Amino acid sequence: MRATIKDIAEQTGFSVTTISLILNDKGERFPDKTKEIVKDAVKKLGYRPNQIAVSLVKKETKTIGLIISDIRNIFFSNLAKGVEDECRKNGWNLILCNTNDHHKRDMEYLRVLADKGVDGILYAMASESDDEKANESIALIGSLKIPYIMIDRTVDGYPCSVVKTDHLKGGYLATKHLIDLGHRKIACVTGPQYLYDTINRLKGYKKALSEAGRHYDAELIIEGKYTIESGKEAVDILVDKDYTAIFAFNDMTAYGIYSQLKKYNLHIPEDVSLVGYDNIFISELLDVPITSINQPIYDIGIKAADMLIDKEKSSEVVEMIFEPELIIRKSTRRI
Amino acid sequence: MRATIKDIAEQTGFSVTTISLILNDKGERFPDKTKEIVKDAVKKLGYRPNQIAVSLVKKETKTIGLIISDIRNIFFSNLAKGVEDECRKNGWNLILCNTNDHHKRDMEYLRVLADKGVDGILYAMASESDDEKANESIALIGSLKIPYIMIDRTVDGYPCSVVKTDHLKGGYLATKHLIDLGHRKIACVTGPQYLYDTINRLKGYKKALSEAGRHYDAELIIEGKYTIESGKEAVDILVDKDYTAIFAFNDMTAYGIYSQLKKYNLHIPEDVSLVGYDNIFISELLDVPITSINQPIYDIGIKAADMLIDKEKSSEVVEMIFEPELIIRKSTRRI
DNA sequence: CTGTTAGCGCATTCAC
DNA sequence: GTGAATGCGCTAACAG
Repeated sequence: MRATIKDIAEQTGFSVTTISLILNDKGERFPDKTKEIVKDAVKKLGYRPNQIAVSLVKKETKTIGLIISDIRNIFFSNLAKGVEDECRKNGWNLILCNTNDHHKRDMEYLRVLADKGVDGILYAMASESDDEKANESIALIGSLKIPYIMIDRTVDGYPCSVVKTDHLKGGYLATKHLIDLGHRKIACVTGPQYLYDTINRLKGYKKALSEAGRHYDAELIIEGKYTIESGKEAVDILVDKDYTAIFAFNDMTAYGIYSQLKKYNLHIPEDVSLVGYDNIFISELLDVPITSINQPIYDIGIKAADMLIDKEKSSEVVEMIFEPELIIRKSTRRI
Repeated sequence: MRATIKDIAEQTGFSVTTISLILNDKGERFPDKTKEIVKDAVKKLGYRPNQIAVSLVKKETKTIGLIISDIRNIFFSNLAKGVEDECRKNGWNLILCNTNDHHKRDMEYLRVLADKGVDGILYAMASESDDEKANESIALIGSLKIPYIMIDRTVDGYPCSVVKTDHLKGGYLATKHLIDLGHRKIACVTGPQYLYDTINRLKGYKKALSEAGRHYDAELIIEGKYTIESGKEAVDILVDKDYTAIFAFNDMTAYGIYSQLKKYNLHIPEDVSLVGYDNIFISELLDVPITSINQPIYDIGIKAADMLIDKEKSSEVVEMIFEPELIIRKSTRRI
């Protein structure tokens, strides 16, 4: 059996209180001799405090819960790595929760994390959540009285901390890049149109166009699903349309486009320029490396965890915005 | 504040025991009326048991700790997803620990997980661990008295449960495939040669060659690092060697090879056939989709978690071997 | 049928 | 300087 503080007390002849005080660095008053005896016994028995008992009395677990849709998504695994690295640095731990984008699981995990007494929650809301569901989630997480930070998406009217990348700017940068290269007929393949990030990237897209004195062409805006498959389908839809460039709202979609264009014998960038979003490392590997918008996800994870761990910070409501960055590769060219 | 069982007791006028019994389905003896009153109060106050307190008395947390090197590695994120899915199915949770392959962090996380009272540990040992360090890790995890399962790598002389893929067979399948296509001069780019999986894939490589009546050529065995960069370097080393095919011991290495061969104006599969390992989804996306060895990682995660969660199973020492599978694509051809 | 008692392992207040 | 007493929130013998 694992040694308890009681074992140390018996072993040394001191009381449990003495042991506890000394081990928690509140034992200035004890003579060095006593401390030494206690510490020797601790080492000898390999004693380590039972953190469950500590948590029960201190009401803190030094644990963060991370709610995301799917850790296999490269965006989230980068985020999780950042969060976990920062946790480890501070002696905290991370509980990982995958919801597969189901609102019901969001709700369940929020409750479970509260039951487990986590000290902070990092919450990337399920993308299936419409306004009503989003409100329900936010109401629940707010009622938990646990510091939390939203990832990327929030709900109007609920002041809460959030870390996000500036999707509008990202959409703008991508589109502006194409415009600067002389493109005028720029198609885009979005994610699900109810998604916060899609909505804002689309705004950025339109803003860049209007700055260039052009109106967007609804025919060239294809709603995708952030999947390879939906990228392929978009190319099929665009086949008889007039365009010279495509802005894919994420890299997976771009890969689908990339692959399907080949089927139509269209070359990148000679026939079509292509910009992706997320800057997944694969984009660099393809035969025609894809220009993409980079989001500093790992850093976001670090920052978010830091805010949750630092008590001062986690009490204030802040909005952290990370700047997206255009990474130019070979898939875009001047026309 | 969160409602406690005491609040329910006061609210209903019953004792804490009664509430506890009823909520834990040990209250057959109570009249329906009592149960109803209790359950109504529970609902009204939104009471949920504090799992920290429950854990303290029951000595179980329904939590699994997963120790891996880096969640950004696709192999591990797939594994983690499997583990977490199975956890959720059973009302368990997952604590994620990234060690960046540092033995010291292995040791620290093992202790921390024990402090947190996890009921099971899934342990993919740091690859930097030499025999001595591996022994140290195993000795520690064994002393914890917590059910655990090793991922892929174990230590001779310590009987413990392990889930692994048959790396020897994987190496064999890849090499045999190339031999069957008529290749005779088959280079391979391994991972670090002290790694368990590299050692066994190499055995498989040699076995296939010897079955074909050929001896391996030491000049064609390049030690890589399982990275894109080391794949590129391998091509540089191989440039003046005589070979018609390359077996890369993982897909990342294969991507490096893929990219670097282009620099030498060598075409896949016309000039060089290429086989990878891991079957990362990217392999399917490249202009020449890469033939690769698939490992059912997600399923391994499911199975491992299942064994840990099921008390019966976690007491016995078993070795679960998952079969690798050759996925033939366009990067290999008959000569 | 229901309540009392004890205890899980630890931190903390207050006496001595 | 040190220890006894109390309690965190809950479960589980044991009484009655």
